[in-house]
Amino acid sequence: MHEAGLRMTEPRRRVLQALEHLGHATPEVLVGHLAQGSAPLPASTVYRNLESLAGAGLVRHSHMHHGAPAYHLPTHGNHLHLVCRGCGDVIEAAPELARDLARNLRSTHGFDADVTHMAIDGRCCRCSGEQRETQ
Amino acid sequence: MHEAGLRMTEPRRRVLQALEHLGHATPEVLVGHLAQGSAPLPASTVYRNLESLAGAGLVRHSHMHHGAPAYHLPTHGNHLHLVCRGCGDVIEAAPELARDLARNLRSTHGFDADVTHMAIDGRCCRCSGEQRETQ
DNA sequence: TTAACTGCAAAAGTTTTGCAGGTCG
DNA sequence: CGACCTGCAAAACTTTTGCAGTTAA
Repeated sequence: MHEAGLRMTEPRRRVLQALEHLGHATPEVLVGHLAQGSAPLPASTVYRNLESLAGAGLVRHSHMHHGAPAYHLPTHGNHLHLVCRGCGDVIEAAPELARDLARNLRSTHGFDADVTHMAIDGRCCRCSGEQRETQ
Repeated sequence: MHEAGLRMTEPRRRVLQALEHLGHATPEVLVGHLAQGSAPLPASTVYRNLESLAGAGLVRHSHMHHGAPAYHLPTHGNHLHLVCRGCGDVIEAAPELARDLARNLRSTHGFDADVTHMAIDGRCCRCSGEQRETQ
């Protein structure tokens, strides 16, 4: 931890704890989560800690929904995120399913893709049979 | 156009025109773009038009960068967006490169993916040789 | 001891909403 | 004429920044 020049403080611990508990969460969700309890954290502390922890590689983020990125612990495991635009559910899928895509992108564009960083939009099995909406 | 119960108005025309000209743009960019000129559009009008036009299927959006979605015309053509986190460049790639991914997701999760809706994060050929940053 | 960190408050930026008036069809 | 739209202003949010005081190492 302090190999990166970071101190272990109580607010920091609580941010990491919240991420461990939630799996992944947007800054907004974390702020809401940590504003409660006997020692509420101000939003600025949450944002600053996400930034410093991300800089040290102690948290990562991926883009799951429309707005802000979702943060998670590195231990949370790599997977693809499938976001259903019918029900909003997030399904976690094995990254191997995107192996061909990554290989294609590398060979055709020389692009080194991080496929676990983004969410794949679509319709889950429960919603794909239903009516068609414009997201 | 008015099959969807929409009227053709001057602000609406200018939003579509701007999208045609820009290819794809975030609301923020559009607001900035349309706030200029002899008949500046207020932000609220731009946002409301993006919403109504998207509802009618006359504009679409995809998630290219961290924040807001990028809007574009349906005629703008389907492609994958490769976003380099080194230089920020957006590369357009053929959607067929993701065919295997889509098939995998359907067979393993019953998930009907829209692979042109999201951006694929990674490093372009020019940046992948260089130093490693935390995005 | 001191550089890093926190809490608070204020600022900045984006998106939404209310409302009175204008206009397309 | 009537429903849809617009412009303006204000509100609601999310995120950033400044600063003085606190604390981990």
